Amino acid sequence: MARSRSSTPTDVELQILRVLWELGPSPVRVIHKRMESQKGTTYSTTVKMLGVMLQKELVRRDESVRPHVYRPILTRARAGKRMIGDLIEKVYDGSSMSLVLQALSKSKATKEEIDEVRQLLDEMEGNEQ
Amino acid sequence: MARSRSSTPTDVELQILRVLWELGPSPVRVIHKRMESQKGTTYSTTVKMLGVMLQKELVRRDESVRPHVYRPILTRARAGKRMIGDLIEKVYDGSSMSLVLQALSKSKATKEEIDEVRQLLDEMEGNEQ
DNA sequence: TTGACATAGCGAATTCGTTCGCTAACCTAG
DNA sequence: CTAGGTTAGCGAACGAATTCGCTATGTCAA
Repeated sequence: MARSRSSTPTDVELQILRVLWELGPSPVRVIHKRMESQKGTTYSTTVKMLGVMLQKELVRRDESVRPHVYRPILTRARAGKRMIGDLIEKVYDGSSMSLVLQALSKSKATKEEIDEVRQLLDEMEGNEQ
Repeated sequence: MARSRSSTPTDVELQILRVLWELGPSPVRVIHKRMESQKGTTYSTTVKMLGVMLQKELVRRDESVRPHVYRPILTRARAGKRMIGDLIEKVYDGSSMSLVLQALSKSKATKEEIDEVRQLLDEMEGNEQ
């Protein structure tokens, strides 16, 4: 048990995690409602996937209550970081700035967001040697 | 034939594309050398993958010369864009700036690169309503 | 208590990506 | 021309992710 500490979540796993990130701890029934409307899969499938994710320690579950309640262990930020890292490695050969530029160029940002990025850049420059 | 115009390249496909992006048009033998040192797979596997990628129109090949020469159809920029879009969709629910901030925070950038980003931000602001 | 419905779990089937062995086609030095 | 090495391709096998049917288990209203 407890597989794949390092590898990134699969598609369906991510889809379920997204539900959990948005709704917080939830019982299968609720998670399933989303999955059903998004992909038309059965309740059975959702239960199974949650079981798999439990194995992989992507989620935890509270069995003390009766419809068991699942909560994400992997946070959105952590998942994002890992996947971005992967992407940078796999297509930009390690250059994270290439990815940033690419992502920015396809982004529709508000003034506030742009300023936020500027601020981050200033901080980075400060810590530069 | 000609599958998956929209879906993103698989891992091995990406690995091969990276070789092609770096070396430019190459014969199997050369591509294979890289694959072999990176993952120890056989020549046969490389040929097969290239065949698959030909089918999917990820690469084109020149059969007029004898060791056939493969060249990428999908560019690095295009692949990156597609995969970033996917990632933004799958983990950030569509918010590209979340990804930019995340990527920046894990990035070690030079002053030049930071300035480049600043410049892009200025342009974006210009086109803003 | 028990019948009826909700919840959980198992094992098999399917699909997709990846791998390779083996054969076929090709090329070139002698 | 032909043997020996190189290059191309096919089909089978394998593993991982996803799906579901069916069974088992739990809950609760009557």
